[in-house]
Amino acid sequence: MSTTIRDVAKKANVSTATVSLVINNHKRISPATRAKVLSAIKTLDYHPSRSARGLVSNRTGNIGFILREDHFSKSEPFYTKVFLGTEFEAREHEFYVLLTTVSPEFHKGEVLPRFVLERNVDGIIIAGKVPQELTGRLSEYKLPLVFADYYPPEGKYSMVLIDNIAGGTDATTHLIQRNHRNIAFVGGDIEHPSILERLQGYKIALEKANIPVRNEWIITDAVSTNTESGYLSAKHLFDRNPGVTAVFCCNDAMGIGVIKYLKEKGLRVPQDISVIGFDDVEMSAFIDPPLTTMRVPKEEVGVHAMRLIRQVIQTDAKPHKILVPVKLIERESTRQL
Amino acid sequence: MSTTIRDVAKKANVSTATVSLVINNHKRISPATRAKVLSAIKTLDYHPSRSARGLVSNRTGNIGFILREDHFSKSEPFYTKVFLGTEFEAREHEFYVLLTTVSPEFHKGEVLPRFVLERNVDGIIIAGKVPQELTGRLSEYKLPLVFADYYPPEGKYSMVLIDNIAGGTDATTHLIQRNHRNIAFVGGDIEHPSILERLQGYKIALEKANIPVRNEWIITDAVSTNTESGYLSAKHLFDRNPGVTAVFCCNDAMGIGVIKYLKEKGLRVPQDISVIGFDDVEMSAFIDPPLTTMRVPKEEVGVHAMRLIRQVIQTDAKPHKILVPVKLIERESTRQL
DNA sequence: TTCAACAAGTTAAACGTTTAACTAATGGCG
DNA sequence: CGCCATTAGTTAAACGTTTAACTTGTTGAA
Repeated sequence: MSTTIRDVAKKANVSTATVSLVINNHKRISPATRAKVLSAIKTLDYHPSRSARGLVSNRTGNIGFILREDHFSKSEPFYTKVFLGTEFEAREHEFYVLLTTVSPEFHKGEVLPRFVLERNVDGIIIAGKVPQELTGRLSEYKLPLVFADYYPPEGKYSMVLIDNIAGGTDATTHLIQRNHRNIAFVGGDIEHPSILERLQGYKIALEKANIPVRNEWIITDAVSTNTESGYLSAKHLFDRNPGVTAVFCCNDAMGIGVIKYLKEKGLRVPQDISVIGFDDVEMSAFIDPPLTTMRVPKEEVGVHAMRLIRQVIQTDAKPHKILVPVKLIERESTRQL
Repeated sequence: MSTTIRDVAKKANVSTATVSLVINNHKRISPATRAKVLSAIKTLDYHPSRSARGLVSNRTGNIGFILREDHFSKSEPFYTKVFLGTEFEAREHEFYVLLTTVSPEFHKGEVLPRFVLERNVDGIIIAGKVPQELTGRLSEYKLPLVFADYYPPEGKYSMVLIDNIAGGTDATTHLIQRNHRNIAFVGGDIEHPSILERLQGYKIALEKANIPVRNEWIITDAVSTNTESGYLSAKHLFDRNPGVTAVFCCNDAMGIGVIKYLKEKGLRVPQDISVIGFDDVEMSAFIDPPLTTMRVPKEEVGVHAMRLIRQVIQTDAKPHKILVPVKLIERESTRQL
């Protein structure tokens, strides 16, 4: 059928082992034979079969990418980009990414991603919060695991995280510097480490400015962090706290929901209320008013995750943690008081 | 290491061949042995190795997904969803999707996607317009090929297309029914079949309503179809055609650009100018004013593409063409004249 | 009674690599 | 000159499946 390693060996007058060694550029081959083999490879247009390599070497060249289906299904603007980042980095280093989603309530009986069972990946990137049952079961395999934008309570893994604390501090400080004192926090899914950290940053900034933290201004009871939750949380907040002049939202989606609510209530942003988000989702530049936010370099998270997993696979490095910084993008939803 | 087919065979007191036949549920096995084998598989928690299967059967369980990098890189809201659709359908049918992007100017020397060379896919879905050099080279392999939202000039392939002509007609008719007569068309990348067809639909609707088609109201010189092109095309259009009261944009991105230009010019949408888009991108509901548009069921395109390729692989069906209908979503960017 | 047809399973080769263990040749050194 | 190291390459087994060809036993028709 297609050309095999044997054809190349014959053409170059060497054994198949030699060809294999050249392909995997082992040192044991002299420059002369190497050249000879490479030329044979080129003229025959030979490419080794992935399946055959995988079978014998237990290296498939694939990385599994797992996220929750509700983090991908609605074209989630965040993890889509993280995925993209891994794709970019993967391409540069001859890896493929097998993507799979899992249900948010991954329970006992549920079957692991097929690429794990079929030994079809060399490592796994887990993006976003994921059921603990899953990470527990996965850790039983000796597959390298890297977490992106989340990490499980137990175990020591490599991970790449966003510097949410600094981001939360910077966002809040931005409002303080513009003379706001009555600053609320709107979040959801409060068990998520990222959200918690952003809230933590908020508190740090307030304390640093000697502004008391008021719990009634911290709304975190929404289960999700989408636009609708933002809308409802804003309702919740402003119904009983008319004095608030600025809101730090744990992400842009909630920020957009907050703005929607304020508009409906006849309140103007930023004239009456300043709103700042987090993430810098594509849409944020297009809403009215354009949303001031903290830019999270999403693709970079994916790139780093891919690099980490390569490190673990190729050099089995120690678990390692990377903090990706975020940056204030000032648009028109916040103003000087 | 992990359990193999031999372990199962031993446990069930049969040959490995029998186990294999059970796995691939061949008819040649009696219900009794089948049950025996299945139980052994279950208690041993056996899962066949993908690599080994692939090596001998030449079926990898992978589908390649190719698109241009500029159709994916900026989290393109369209093809991302098509990809998602294939992912959904793939999961249901035990396939994985290997995604790769190619450069827009795929030239002679350039190397084909690695999954093709390494025989790592059973078929390929090509989404969106793609360089002809690529499709030509790919067609030399005997891999099943399915096109989504695009098809090459030559060759007969399975494809799933959007009913752009009907969509273009419906969009234009929507404006006509609201008493608009001076309706412009704004498009870009005019060689793309989809764009051409939307333009064609526009003309059909006008003719049906006995409104003359005026070429100076058809702007198609933009190379791309993004927001910026929309902005520039609007400038181009309104600088010399003040009489236009409505614009049909070939997609939402350009529509958003058009609206941006109109706002800057002090023209109100829809009071002064009505704008209708095409695609129904996520963002369209959030801009000001919310964009009236034709909803393209993007995930469905991916789902159909995946189904088609499964058909070709599993039943080697004849090349087949699927037309996906679109639907008017009326928001606030168009009004009765 | 014989024999073809079929049903249910087995045997063994094949798929295309990698790699541990081996060999042969060469060089350096006392 | 003899011996050990080193270098460069080869041999052959192994990886875990699938599948064509074969075997064995049973059925049923002539």
